[in-house]
Amino acid sequence: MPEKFLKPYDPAATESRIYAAWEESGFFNPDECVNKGVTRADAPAYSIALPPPNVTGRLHMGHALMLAVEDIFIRYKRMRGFRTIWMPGTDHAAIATQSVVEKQIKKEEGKSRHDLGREELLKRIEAFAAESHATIVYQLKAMGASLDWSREAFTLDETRSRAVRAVFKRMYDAGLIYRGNRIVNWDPKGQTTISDDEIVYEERAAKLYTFRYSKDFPISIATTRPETKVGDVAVAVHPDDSRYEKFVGKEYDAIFCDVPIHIKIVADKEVDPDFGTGAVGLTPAHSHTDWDIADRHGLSHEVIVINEYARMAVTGRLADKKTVEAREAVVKWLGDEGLLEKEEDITQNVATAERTGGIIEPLPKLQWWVEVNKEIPGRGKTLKELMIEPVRSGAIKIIPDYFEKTYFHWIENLRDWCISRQIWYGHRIPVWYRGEEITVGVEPAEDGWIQDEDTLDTWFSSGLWTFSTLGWPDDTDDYKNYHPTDLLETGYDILFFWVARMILMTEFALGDIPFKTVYLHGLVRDAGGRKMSKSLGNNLDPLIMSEKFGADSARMALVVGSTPGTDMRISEDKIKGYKHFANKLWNIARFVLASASEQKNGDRTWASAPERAHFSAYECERLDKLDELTKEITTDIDEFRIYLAAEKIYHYVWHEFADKIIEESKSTLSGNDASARVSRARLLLLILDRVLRLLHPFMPFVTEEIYQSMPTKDTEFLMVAKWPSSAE
RNA sequence: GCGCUCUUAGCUCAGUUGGUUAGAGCGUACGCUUCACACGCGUAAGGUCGCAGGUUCGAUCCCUGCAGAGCGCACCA
Repeated sequence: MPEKFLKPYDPAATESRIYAAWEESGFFNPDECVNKGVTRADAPAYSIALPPPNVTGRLHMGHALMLAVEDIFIRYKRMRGFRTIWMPGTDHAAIATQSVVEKQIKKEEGKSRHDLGREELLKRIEAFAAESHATIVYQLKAMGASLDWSREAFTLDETRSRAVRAVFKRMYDAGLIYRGNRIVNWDPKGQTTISDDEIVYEERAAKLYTFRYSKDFPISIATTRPETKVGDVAVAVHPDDSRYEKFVGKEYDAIFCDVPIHIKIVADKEVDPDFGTGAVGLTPAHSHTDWDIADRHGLSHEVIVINEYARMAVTGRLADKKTVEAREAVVKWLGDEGLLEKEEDITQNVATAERTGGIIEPLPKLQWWVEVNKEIPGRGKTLKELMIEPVRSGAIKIIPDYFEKTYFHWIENLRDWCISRQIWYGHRIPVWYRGEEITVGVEPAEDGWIQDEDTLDTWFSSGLWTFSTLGWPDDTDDYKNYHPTDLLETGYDILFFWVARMILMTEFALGDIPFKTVYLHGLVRDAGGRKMSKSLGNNLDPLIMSEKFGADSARMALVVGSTPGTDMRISEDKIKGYKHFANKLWNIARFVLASASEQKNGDRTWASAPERAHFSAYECERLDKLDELTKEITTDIDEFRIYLAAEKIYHYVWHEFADKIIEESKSTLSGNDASARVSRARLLLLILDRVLRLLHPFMPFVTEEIYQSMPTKDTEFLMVAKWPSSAE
């Protein structure tokens, strides 16, 4: 027995050494596995694209969970003989990354992005991204992730950029990408548009003001944003509202807070007669619903009263005031003029930008859009339909399945996707202008063309991830071998952001699914059930956890009993518990290996699997039970119940193998019957060997370290050893 | 408004197509330096499976209603 077993298991001293050895072996790469004969060249493929972490800093516990789950499937499939590939990469994360760096520069140097200029800012962001990237790669390795580093990708690198340009061009040519002047979600803080999904609604206290535009205006209206009323072009009422019937169609002029306005009364069924006065002042340029109503009645969108800095773009007393100040000024004016009728406290959902926290200011802007309700030429279907079909048909299976309903519900409400952003970090929109001419896809060779200033929504490039990582649009072997991918594993919180976009993009570009199964894990919360966040200071750093207790322990703590789609709680104590388990296994190995070497008697073949006939009835029964467990665990993993599989193997190791089988074997092992002693030692060795294999996907390091000392060792590494089957 | 989920031991959660005494981890109490392991071993306490009906020979599991908690989407003038 090697001396290392005389001391307690020390993950810190073991894990980095083991990972380096795995990396050195080349077995993370399926091609190498085939070359070295551990995988058959004609074996079926199994692929996962790692959800690329944002290059905004460090990995958190949610990432650790993601890595644990994916590595379990990858290691399991690899052991089962599949040509297994797990593609690593990172995401440039456009707005997220740029806003982190901008904040940093503002804080340290007091400069804005415009002080630096496009080129300099990009340099700074790239330096930051490179630093984050190095940290992230280090963390991925520390968690034991068996990623194929030879295939690492970045959403903004050359190959991925070509994929982006190719898909953009195809969508443009198909008429699905258009440039349109429409109302957008403008983030005044980030100085960019954002998509509907990047909005977070926050509940806030607000005041609802009831007033008239002027003394002789016949209808009172209610609003929480009086400052926008200088941009009103109409008042809408419900068509069946008898109170206002007689005014519909009439037009009025007024001077509202120094601004001349012209108001038409229209009837529209969108209006709720029971809210406020039942009459709505329409501000088409600064409200999504007003914009739509204005469309239906041929009203102007042109009256813009708020600018990109959330200041008033009018003359008079409101000129250049911030919207909040303007609101006070308007309310004061209304009071002075005797027009204010009521002031009520209400709670309101305020739209804020997910990344910057800025309050969204709806504005009309010329932007690029993906049209989701238009029939695709030659396909006879819309993008929406392309998103629904593979999930409805079962070609893509979502786990847990109830998220399919959420998915469909979201798609039903989906509107056109605004894909242009007024930031600098990201894929520049592949469109060039020269006067009235437009070129899309590739930069024209002649002089005089100017590229669009904007960049693409980061989800446009991550939507291509399953195939852009495989070298598409080139006709690569990887693409042919590994697409569609088998599993997409991610948190349910980005089902819409990412999973839906991947289905959209892949169905459009390839006419195929991006993945067969979507496994959605829950959110990782602290011991008190709170979301982990910097401001609360309740973050558990996965790197610190794995240094303290071992990556194996962190992985087990994250996986055992955590069902897909359900949030989980994690604490240091829980992780510590599995460190104890790793040590328990270590001591089991110590005992078994010591017994084995005592009984060995110079027979070199004794450790190989012997016939059942050589075992006692008791021993055969133990082997039968182990076969049963093997079968159960195999089925559980195949059916995505890894939380159960992990718990079962844990329970078996501690409470069956250690507590019962080893305890019950002690008298035999120290008894006088030599052949019984040998038989029992072999049994223990066989069980340990089996347990190491079954546990390896979950706790790769400690199992590999023990395996290296096993007389039953039949491959260079446990990571490419054969998964046990009960049929043997 | 539309939709989804959850409610099981003090805490956190499992419970694999309804079937004999409902499980785990942590925690608690008591006892063990027993020659693999104190990162351990042994023993014990602890649940009318949210409530009310229904289906069934039989329900924690299926159906309906109610109550409480959480979440998504839309709206919020």
